[in-house]
Amino acid sequence: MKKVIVITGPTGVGKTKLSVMLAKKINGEIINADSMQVYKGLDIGTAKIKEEEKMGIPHHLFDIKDVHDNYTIYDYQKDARIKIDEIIKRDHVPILVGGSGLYIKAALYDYRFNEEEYHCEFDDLSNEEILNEIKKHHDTDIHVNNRKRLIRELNKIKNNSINKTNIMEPLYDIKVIGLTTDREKLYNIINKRVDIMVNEGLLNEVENLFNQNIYSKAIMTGIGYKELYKYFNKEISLEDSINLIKKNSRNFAKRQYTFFLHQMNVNWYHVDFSDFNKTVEDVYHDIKDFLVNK
RNA sequence: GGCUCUAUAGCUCAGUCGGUAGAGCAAGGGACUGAAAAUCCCUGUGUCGCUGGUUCGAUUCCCGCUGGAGCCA
Repeated sequence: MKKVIVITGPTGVGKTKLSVMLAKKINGEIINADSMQVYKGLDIGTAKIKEEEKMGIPHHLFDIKDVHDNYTIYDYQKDARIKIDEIIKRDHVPILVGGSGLYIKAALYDYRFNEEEYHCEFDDLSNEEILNEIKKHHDTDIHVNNRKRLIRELNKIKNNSINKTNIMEPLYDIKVIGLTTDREKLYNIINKRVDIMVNEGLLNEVENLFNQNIYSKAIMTGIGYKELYKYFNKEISLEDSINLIKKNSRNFAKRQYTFFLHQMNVNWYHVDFSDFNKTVEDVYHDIKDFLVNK
């Protein structure tokens, strides 16, 4: 079975750093597993790896889309699987790196999407009506207020698409490395990191996009972008905007944990910030065995 | 130094005509199959500053103390 290594964890723990150091040791190539880093031009705000930090390691699925494009989990599943196969053919080790848990799950597990086009044509129906419509076909635990899910579900019924499968098998032999640290420490890192981003020119990056009048999906959902847009739009002060970025990043990290803890089988490693090499060695030690075993 | 106000959740504050308390924000927990950095759901975490008094019972009333704010000197 094809072996794939995954490095994941909440935003800010050092996934990128670990990935490069590990790739060096095991002849690895890195595949992005971050829903925002696929976009060109979203660099500082997404904490994308810089060219000089790549240390010669091949990096895939970064900067593959324009900010205007709508890249989805469906696209990612296909792209990531292609990259994995290519890397294995080269006799290298594919390493998925990123914090988008569902992207990772969709790429590595037997997650099936419907090939048909996806329609959104229930704008005139209320949530209540959509829910009732769904219930005519089958029971659902989707909450009335979750309009996105409701529309999605009704679309599936109309498209006669397959229902969700409960049993999911991984398509590869996977080892999921999760980097973690104390909640309080993590929040401090996140807060500090936002300040660093601002110092590194986040405002310029976002103002540029704002001045081009770009209101794409990536911009309107990406943390760091949507909040600064409010500032450039004169809805809130710069200080409020930055604090909002920090808060949204913290909340996001928490949601990431919930997903990793309940939806994935993760081997957790506490990051040693005073001696990062030690963390790398710990992970490497376990990875070695994993790669050797048939 | 004198007078007045104030002390309640992590923060800003409300409240109890005496029966151990609640809002906003922050925070915590959870869900997740084509927007996932998204979209939703659930939850109040408290020596009511400290000490004594009155009372069956005090966070609430009273004395004192301490911290904070203001006014007058």
